[in-house]
Amino acid sequence: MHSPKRMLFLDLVLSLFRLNGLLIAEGDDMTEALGLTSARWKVIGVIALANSGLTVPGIARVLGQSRQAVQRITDVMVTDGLLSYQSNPKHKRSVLVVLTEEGRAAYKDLRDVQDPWAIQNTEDIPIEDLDAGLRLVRRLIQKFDK
Amino acid sequence: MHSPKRMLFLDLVLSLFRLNGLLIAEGDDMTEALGLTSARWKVIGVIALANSGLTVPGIARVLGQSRQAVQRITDVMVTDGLLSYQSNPKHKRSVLVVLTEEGRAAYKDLRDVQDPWAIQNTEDIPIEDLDAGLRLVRRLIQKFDK
DNA sequence: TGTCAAATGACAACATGCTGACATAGAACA
DNA sequence: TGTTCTATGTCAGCATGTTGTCATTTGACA
Repeated sequence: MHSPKRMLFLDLVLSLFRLNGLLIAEGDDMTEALGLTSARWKVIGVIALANSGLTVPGIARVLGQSRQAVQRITDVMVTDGLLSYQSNPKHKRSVLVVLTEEGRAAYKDLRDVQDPWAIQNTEDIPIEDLDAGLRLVRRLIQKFDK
Repeated sequence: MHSPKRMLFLDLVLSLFRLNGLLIAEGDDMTEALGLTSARWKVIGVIALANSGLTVPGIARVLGQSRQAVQRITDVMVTDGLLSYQSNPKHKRSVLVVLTEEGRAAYKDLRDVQDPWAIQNTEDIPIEDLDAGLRLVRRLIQKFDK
């Protein structure tokens, strides 16, 4: 029973794996000169977009990763001066992660390379296609994120 | 300049990272009972779908990964009896990777859990949406795969 | 044919992710 | 209040991926 829908879906999944790898490589290349890596700009991006303070497990929940993985990255970024830990009035142990001055500068640099990259790579793609793709991806995320 | 297209694209990229993680987790859960992992069924799938023999760097090219990463996986899978190396008439050093009887059985088991999974998770998604999504993903892959 | 660039195997170092386990802080509730 | 479940920090082990390096084999080409 080679349902075309099933084949299509499996093909989509394999292609998503491939695209994921390519996007990470793109991101790493793009931010290499900034001293960032994909793992780091993911964290910087989440913090920069959050108005209020975020804890390490909070960042992990946004990214859909384990808190331990995020903790390791943030520890190194604090050592490197991009982030700092701020005492959390709501929790004695779980501190808030905030951008330092250097971290905010890194986010600005990130935007400066990321925005042209995004614009350039969507030049020939209709916005409706992007929108439909995002909706499909979100639908699948919701299906698997339990 | 907050071009909506740019925001849409960056949102799509972050969502793809998230979906990628969820799909790998799904795959690992699904194949846990079979003694497989995501890295392994990717390799098995590529070999099973290739009619002719594939070398390690050949598998890596299909998956878009480094040959070293694939080599490590295949070495372990040979030890575990899922794969075997076969002398390559076209190359003195670069052997062909083939499925053993056990490997073919694993592929069958894989299909037995993967197919219902694929069918179930696309029940409520129109085939046109899947097709459009796959075309978008392929378009992006082509853009970044240089 | 001879030479040289590309492909491959092998090994090492490292980054990034996961899970498990354990102790402690916070939150919910009888 | 006291108890119990959940969330969090921390440490450890492991899987999977990357890049770099070096020697060897292929293959292209002057």
